[in-house]
Amino acid sequence: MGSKNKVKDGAGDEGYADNLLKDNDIDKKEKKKKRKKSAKKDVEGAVDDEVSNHSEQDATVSFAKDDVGEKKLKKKKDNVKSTKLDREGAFDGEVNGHLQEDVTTSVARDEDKKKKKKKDKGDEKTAQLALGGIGNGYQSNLSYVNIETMTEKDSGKEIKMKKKKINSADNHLGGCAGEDDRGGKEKLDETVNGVEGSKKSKKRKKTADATDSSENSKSKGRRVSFSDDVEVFPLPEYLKYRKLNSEGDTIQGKRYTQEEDALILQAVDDYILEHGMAGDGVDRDLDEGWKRARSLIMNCKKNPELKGCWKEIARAIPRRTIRSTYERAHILYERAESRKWSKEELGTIRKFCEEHGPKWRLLGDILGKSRKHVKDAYRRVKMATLKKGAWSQEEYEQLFKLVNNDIIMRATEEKKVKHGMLRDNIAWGAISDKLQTRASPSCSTSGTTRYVPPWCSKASGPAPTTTGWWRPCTTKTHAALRMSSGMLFSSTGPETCATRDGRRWPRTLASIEASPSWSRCRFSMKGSTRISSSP
DNA sequence: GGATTGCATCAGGCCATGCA
DNA sequence: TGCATGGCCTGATGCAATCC
Repeated sequence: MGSKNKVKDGAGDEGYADNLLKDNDIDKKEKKKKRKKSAKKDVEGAVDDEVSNHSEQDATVSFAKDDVGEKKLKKKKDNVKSTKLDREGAFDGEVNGHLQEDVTTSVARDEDKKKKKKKDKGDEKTAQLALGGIGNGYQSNLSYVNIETMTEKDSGKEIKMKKKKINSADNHLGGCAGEDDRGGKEKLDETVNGVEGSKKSKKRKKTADATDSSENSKSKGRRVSFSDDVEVFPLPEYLKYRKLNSEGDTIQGKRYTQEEDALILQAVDDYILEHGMAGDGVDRDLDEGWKRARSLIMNCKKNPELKGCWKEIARAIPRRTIRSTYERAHILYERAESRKWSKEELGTIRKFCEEHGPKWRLLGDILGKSRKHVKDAYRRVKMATLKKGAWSQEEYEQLFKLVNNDIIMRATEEKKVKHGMLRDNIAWGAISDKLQTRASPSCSTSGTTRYVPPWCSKASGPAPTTTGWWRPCTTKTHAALRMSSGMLFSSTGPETCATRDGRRWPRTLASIEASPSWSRCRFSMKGSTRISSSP
């Protein structure tokens, strides 16, 4: 598909385009093969590289912005009072423009921003307004969702859309991906012909019919579409900066490696040895003295003489906080050998909770499991009554409303966000409660994958963190929301996105423009405040 | 038939709060 | 102040459906 190629080119850019030019004389089949091969090879690396390196045209602008951003970040560290002003700058600093943004638009937008910045610098109040303005500028192009099961008829429409999209892509990208897009067009034509006259159509129809007939069956060709009713809401809340990690180098949000686990276990044993807490048992895992000593450390509060032991133990684990080390140690020592839950165990949990309430520590001791695992097992038990499988149209609509409302609420009032770990800064837990039929992970996944262009998920980049200042902009939803207001390219570019669905990124990327949401977002990127309605 | 995608599950990290 | 606990959210991955 042209889009696929374009994406890759956008990222892999010139090299790829050059190759295509060189291949001019090769017959189409060979060309196609080559492209396919090259695409596969390049998609992972090239896209990332390209996104980070950018096309040259964009580079001038975005790198300049990066510089500004970095400087501002430094300033921010030095001067907390200038936070509000820095917010804008830092966001710009995140900027790593986007391939698909045409240069003209980008430059124009940047100029506007510069002007705006200049203006804002003099007046903090203005800066605040500007932030609000950003929110208001987020003309949410998302509205209620209609799910269409694709039939042959529909696929015809989609083809039209694709053609339109590619034409628009030509205009959009200008010379940037011209050659490649031509390749894309060829491929599209093939696709069109292929679909229209395909022998497979019967098969597809059959499948589609089967899909239609069963509500529970998976959503074949299911597409999210948008109505003409567009609700506009600001999104200032998540623009808030989170505290920069004062510990700088500390690892947060990343799983413990086997090495780190080993370090913790070793550190605990070292502590026991140094303080003469155990006997001379040869086998530390079997020796009662060692077991007792470890147990004492795990319950150090009951043993005043062990006060501060975790401070000492945690010193052995670089880049982890005391708390983090402490919690990880508890998991390591308390988790059951068997990670699977039997029906009996789940039954026990349910019964226990009904009788005694959430005494996870006690229950964990009884079952020989970690309190956290017990707690989550109970959550799953509760979730078992919820629906599974394909989402209905009503559920999608309800979910979308709830997400919308959540954002609106956040925009209009200071909502207490305890953890700073809300996915996309949206309270999926609360939404799940309101929706009643789906668990929060399901809402979250469905919400972020269905209402958001897939390219926003990214495979590489810095490790995800829950406290990094950039985090609010690293997720798909945010990126999409920003994109819907034309702000995407001044926020985190894909190259700085954290991995959310990383393993699928190369594949996802390859199908970017096949996504209806993508086309809509692109449409809105061009400055429109409305989204085209479903075809 | 391999590739892609959606969904569900399991595991665990971080936070706020309570308590001694 | 340091530990203990519950709450909430994220990451990784397997399976099955669907696509190409």
